[in-house]
Amino acid sequence: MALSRTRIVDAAYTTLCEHGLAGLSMRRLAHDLGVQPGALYYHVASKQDLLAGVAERILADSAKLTSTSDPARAACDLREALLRVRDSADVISFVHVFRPDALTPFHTLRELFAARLPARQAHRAAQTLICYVLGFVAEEQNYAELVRAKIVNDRPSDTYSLSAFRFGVATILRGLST
Amino acid sequence: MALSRTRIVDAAYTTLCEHGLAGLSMRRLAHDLGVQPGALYYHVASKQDLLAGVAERILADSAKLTSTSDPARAACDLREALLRVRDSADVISFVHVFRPDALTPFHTLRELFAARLPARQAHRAAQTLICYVLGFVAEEQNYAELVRAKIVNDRPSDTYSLSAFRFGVATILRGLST
DNA sequence: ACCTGAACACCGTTCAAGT
DNA sequence: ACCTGAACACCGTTCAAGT
Repeated sequence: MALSRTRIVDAAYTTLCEHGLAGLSMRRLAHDLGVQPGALYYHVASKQDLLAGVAERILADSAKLTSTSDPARAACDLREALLRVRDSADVISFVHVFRPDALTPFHTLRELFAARLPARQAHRAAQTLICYVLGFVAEEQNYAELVRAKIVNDRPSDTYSLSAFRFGVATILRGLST
Repeated sequence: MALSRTRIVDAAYTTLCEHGLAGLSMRRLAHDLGVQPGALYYHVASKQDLLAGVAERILADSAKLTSTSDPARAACDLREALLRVRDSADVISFVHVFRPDALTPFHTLRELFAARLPARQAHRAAQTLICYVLGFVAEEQNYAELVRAKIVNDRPSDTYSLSAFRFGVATILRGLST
């Protein structure tokens, strides 16, 4: 089968799930696709460009789920979508500044707040919630990577859990509605 | 002058400030110190170990400033300390899960909330605020790197500013005090 | 104890040349 | 148009050997 941007992004997505960001190299990707490293650059401008494609793919899954009008639920859905892919928060956090409008959940969230707040505040409300979600999940995933690498042993701490996550989401939403 | 862990951490700190995380390699560090790459590994276990040392150093500066009892001010101080060093949020976010107790500001913030909340909630309150701060500054710094690399041009957007940051901090603190 | 020299197994990216 | 082959300029880490 011929190479294409879509096929490369698909392969990168799979490799990210299975081996994490540290295991995702252009050379490995080329090898898995049975092609020379240089061939990738005919379809993809750079590794960063490729990661932008992967980020869109990760969030595309969550976009289907997040057809709710409850911001708390949207935040939890987003977290779940991120947790399905290793190191995804790092990837998304980068792409979010690179292409702020390409990532649908952020757009969705902003519109959700726009129903109850003036435009400027809705933007900031969405930004606050997103920074929290990405900050939380980034740490959660960093921790998971350390456990996987057995650098740290899996104390069943309550620090990174759904309820810990919800506490923050509830706090922010409470702060917004006052 | 003889090599030592402290000298290596100092050099790494300087290089991080000047060239960012992408420009911080063990080989470059060795070159700057006038030594062979292998020599570093006599004083430092790995690059991750070195970054942990750098993270402590970054936050040591902020610890001096953060002798306040106002959480909002503490959050702003922390952000300012982070903004002084390129890519510091990424470095800290990693070390925070690696050695959660080694980073004094988080400890300080938790004690600050403990004065007004039960222990469990104080812990979660501090975690919420910290995730937001790290999430916000991580994006802010990612954006700054993209501007520096001229991948994106510096639209004077209000997205990453002190007032945008404060909006989130105020929201979270309001949510906590209800 | 502390460092060198040299190697091992990798990276991202470019680009002439082939088909 | 699409890909190969080969190179360029790098990585982190290890380890025998020297001083």
